[in-house]
Amino acid sequence: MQLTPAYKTIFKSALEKSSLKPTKQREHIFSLILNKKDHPTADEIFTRSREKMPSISLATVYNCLETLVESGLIRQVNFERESTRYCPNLKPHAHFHCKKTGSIYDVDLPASLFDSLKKHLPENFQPEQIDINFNGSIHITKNHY
Amino acid sequence: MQLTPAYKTIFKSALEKSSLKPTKQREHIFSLILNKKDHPTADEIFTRSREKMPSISLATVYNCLETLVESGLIRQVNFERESTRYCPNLKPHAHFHCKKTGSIYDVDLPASLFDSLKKHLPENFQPEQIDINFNGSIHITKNHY
DNA sequence: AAATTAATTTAGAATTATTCTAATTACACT
DNA sequence: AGTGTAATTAGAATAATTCTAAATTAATTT
Repeated sequence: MQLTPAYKTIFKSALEKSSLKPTKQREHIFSLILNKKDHPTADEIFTRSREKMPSISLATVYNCLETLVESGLIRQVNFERESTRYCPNLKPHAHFHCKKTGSIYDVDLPASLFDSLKKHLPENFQPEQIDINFNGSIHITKNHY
Repeated sequence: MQLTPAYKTIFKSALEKSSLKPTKQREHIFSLILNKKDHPTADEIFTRSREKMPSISLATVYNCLETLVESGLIRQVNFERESTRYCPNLKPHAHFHCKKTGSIYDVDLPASLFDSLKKHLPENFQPEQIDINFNGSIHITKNHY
């Protein structure tokens, strides 16, 4: 659970751009999210982070997640009223939420699709973020013998 | 704050399809949402509904909203961690959330756009609902003299 | 029409994710 | 080393929603 040198640089400069400090806790949480790309909740991140950093507090986890989101290193994902989840994938993509299993999948989308979405906004509407969430279920594909 | 006869029919048959009863409370709440298309929260609906129906309880408002959503008469809209909002617009559309004013706007979208979104899903992913949320701000359009 | 049953409403308690508060700690800079 | 600022921490507070159990309403059967 270590950041690669490349990510360490990204991490530091992203935080410093917002004049935030690259602390142990922030780095630890960032590396956890990067290394297990499964959209964890704050509470799951709290549990995982205590394995290597037993003294970390839940408030700190929330604080760190907030700063990581602010500085653009991770994204938030919200489904209905469930706990907020966090995602290190910064490419343009949507999320699919399976209501049977509760799991969340990234769905890559071409940037052009986001562009055509934006074209439907009135001129003076300036979007900063576009969230696209699919809700549904995942079927077993039929086998063809 | 009365349902037109046409809507009354829609209301009744939608509920009966899920074997739910078209009660006074459900009808009252449905008519409130239909008549003021401003994406109110449960609490706002609670306040408004008490004007004409002072004995209604907050739990009932939540219950009614749930049944109305279930039976497809209204839609839920969620923005980040804010209170759930409710929307009577059943046409294909997205939502724009202005982070300055907090207001929410419907953004009509062609059904074809939803279709092309679906094309990016793996075959066995079956979406039941697609939520598209823009977050941003609304600018004053420059005046041209 | 009275009795029975099932669904709905109601008030208030409980839950849960998140935010807030105030005290402590860590770190950069003189 | 001493000062100042930001970050972390534990625990309390908040707020939206859900749950629970009792009361009411409506529908159905006798």
